[in-house]
Amino acid sequence: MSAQELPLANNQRRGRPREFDRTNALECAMRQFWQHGYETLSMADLTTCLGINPPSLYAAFGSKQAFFLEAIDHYLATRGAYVYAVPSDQSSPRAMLAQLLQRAAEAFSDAAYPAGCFVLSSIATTYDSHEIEQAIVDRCQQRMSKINELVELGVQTGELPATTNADELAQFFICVLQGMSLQARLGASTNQLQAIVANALQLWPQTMRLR
Amino acid sequence: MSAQELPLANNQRRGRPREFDRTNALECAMRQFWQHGYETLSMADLTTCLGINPPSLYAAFGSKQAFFLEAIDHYLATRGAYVYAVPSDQSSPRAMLAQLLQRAAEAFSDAAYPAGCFVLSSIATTYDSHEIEQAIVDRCQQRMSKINELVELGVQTGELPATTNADELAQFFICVLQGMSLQARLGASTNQLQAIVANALQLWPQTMRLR
DNA sequence: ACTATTCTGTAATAATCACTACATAATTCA
DNA sequence: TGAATTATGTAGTGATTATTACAGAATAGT
Repeated sequence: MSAQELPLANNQRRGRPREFDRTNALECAMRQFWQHGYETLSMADLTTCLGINPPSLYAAFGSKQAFFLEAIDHYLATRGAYVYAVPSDQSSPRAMLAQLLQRAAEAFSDAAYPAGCFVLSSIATTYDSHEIEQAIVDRCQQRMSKINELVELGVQTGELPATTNADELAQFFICVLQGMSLQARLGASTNQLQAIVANALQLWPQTMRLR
Repeated sequence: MSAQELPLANNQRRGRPREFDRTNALECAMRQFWQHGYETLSMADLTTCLGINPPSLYAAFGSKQAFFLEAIDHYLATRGAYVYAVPSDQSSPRAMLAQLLQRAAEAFSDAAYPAGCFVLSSIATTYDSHEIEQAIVDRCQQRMSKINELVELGVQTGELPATTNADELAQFFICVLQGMSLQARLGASTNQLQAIVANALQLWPQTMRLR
């Protein structure tokens, strides 16, 4: 879809070769946007941070909007993929949801990265442009639909009673996940986030019967 | 503390009288900041929205930061006071928390105001200035401490078992409340938010015994 | 060597940012 | 009436915003 890069290898392309690593720049920009937010972070901040000049940045990424969205996609493909990865083994739906939430609790408070989830933090902020806001919301909802699938799967397998309102329960877990991301940004520790997860998971009891 | 206004009545003050209503302007600015966020909303937007010129605005409110903080305080004193008001009658701590959350569910999705909670949305965004960020976090934490009090009161009255970790449980409810504010901004209906509240409240069962 | 192509650095673009200098108008107090 | 005080409207301030024009440098293909 978004073919920013030609399919040719770098050493087979004509013209002067790029002097910086594109993926490196994307990783650095991701962290900067993640920490400071879209509106707060300026392109001047980025050029000084990356050590390259504006024309090089614009030639490689197009515009600030496109750069930000590519940084979001880079997050989803790397760090975000780890956070929300669900094992495809024979685990129960509840165990998969539990692992997802616990991974998030660890990742959101990982000092090696900015606190919280990049995508969830991004949808919490406001934007001048409406299209970029919609693009982020779309990516977020697609990502969160994984939780809907897990809850529905729990109902199908009988792990949750047939009377369960799957949409409502899924929305509850998504709500908690969003809150966790913000708690992390406010300084919550891994233990505190795990406690929130443990509390939330009580709404999906390990025993078959509810109430 | 912040004496922006002299204690004199308006018609007893010397000099040319102000031609706009200060409280009206504050109310309008609150809604604008609430909807668009601090960094996204410009002072030029505000002057055109209020129909007054920059010097009048700066003479009345000082700076953008001060204006925003005063808008936050205006929210806390008016709309926010309603949202988080807890009846001081003889209700049980659980009933008071339930009412707080249900009121929030209604208010966050009230079409008469921007969606979500102004303060909670504000702490979710990033700021250029560190001091304004801290000011908002302080106001938010002071506001949220009400939930801590209710949970601790529940433990004291025996409504919750003595083994309850009050801090953890309170942080869980705060997390849910924050998530609700964002869900509202993403378009969640009153019914959907009430369903989240109903789910969250299951962690504080109405019966005496847990589990 | 020559052309085409692509990147890099310098320096600038118009637009917008928060904010204000200044003269004038409208009020209170004497 | 006149002095003091405060608000208003016009028109600007310098700084910062995202973005780019342009000339030169470095590569590939011929």
